[in-house]
Amino acid sequence: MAKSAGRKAKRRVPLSRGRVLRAAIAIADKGGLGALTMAAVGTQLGVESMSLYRHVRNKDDILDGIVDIVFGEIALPASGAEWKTAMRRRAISLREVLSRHSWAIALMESLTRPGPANLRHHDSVLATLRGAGFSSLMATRAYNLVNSYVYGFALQEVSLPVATPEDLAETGKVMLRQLAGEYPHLAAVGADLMRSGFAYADEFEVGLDLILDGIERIEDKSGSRPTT
Amino acid sequence: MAKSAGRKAKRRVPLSRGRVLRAAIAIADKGGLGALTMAAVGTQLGVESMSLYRHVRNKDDILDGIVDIVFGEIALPASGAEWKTAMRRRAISLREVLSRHSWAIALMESLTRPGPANLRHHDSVLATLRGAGFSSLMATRAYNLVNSYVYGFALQEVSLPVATPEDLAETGKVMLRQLAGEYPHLAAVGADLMRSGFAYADEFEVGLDLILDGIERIEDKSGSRPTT
DNA sequence: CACATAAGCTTATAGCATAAGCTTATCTCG
DNA sequence: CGAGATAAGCTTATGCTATAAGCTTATGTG
Repeated sequence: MAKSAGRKAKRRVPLSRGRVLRAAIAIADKGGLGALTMAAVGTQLGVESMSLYRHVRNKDDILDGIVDIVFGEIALPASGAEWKTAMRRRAISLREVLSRHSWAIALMESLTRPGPANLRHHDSVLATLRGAGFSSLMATRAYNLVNSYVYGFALQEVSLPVATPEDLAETGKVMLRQLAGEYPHLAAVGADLMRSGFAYADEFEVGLDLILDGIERIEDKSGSRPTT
Repeated sequence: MAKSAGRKAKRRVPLSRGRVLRAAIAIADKGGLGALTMAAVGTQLGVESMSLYRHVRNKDDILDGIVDIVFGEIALPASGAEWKTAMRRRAISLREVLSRHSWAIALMESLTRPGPANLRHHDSVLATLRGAGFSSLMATRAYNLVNSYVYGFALQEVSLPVATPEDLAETGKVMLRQLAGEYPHLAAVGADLMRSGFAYADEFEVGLDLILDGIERIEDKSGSRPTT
């Protein structure tokens, strides 16, 4: 009965920072940030909460870590592509990622120290824009404008209970009767939207294209090259 | 020594929901959401934390309450004004309010049940847009687009440590040396921005006007009336 | 001035992050 | 093979957090 390698079931897979972070993401995806406790992460990994501290500094370290993993999931703009297409794809990917991990939006706020995936992402986007002839100022503007829109859209999407027509119908029916008196315009618009099967989620690309067109217009005017 | 009215100092001002909420806002403004505990609110009011429960249901009730107060601080669009001016002013006001109470951004997310100030605000904005000839769909799009931008901008503003040129300079100097190797485009853009005294905060209106112009263009094309 | 009731307080509990120190598993070298 | 070293995980304890339950004090009214 040697204590060597062949002991099967007893052999436990060691923890690691990566395993801890992945478990944390799974928990947050399922139950939101509120469910993300050290104890829960421990349980998920079959381990006591205190054991986690061998692999992460503290809970903030976990939060920083999972935000950076989320950043890593955002598709980087393909290096050869035309800027507008590239930015469009990236924005759509960012939005998908944020809706897959909706807790991440709340964490952005506290993200004063960007992680490596975040920095790499910035670098790649700025490279695309500069490569397309944007000045540093214009590239920054374009990047920030699109980001603001995507973050804000995602933020509203999780907070509104009206993302899909079904939600809207559900919420609406109950509310509209009560609201019609005090908030007539809100009630009227709500009723119109319900009638036409409005889907909040589908509006994302409408706004995105409006913004991208606006950027294009300014960029053309400021002229990377005179005429042609 | 009657116990009637004239006793001065001993006479304590009774608590109230309003006093509790105002104290909570003061605490959050000063120390962020993390500082907002029942004990802290109690201390602020010279009272034990448990006494607060006579006036608010629980902490969530406080959070809902302070978010709605914040909504109440946003300037409603003036009823007579042209839609673009009105929306512009409202967006600027919203942004001011969010930067005054930056903790509110994080609370939006959980705001499934809008309070009265929130609803009144929606109603007023939609009234302005419908009054300007926007369809329900277009009004909703315009409103959401602007809101997404403002929320997203505010979210980034609190998270970035580079709101003012001074911040940028401070953060930048330390970072750029380290970053230049791994993230050359980011470093280069950062350096350019520093040189030109870039102020993130000043970019808000640039993006806002781009969005408002875009909305105007779509609205003109879809045509509230044929020619003229 | 006695009682009703509103306002605030005390005590107790359960969940949270985490410091300090202990135990057990695993590896390395003789 | 086996003893010491080290990595990995566990136990215990502390000080916050929200909040339930019940008690005490202040205020006002007949």
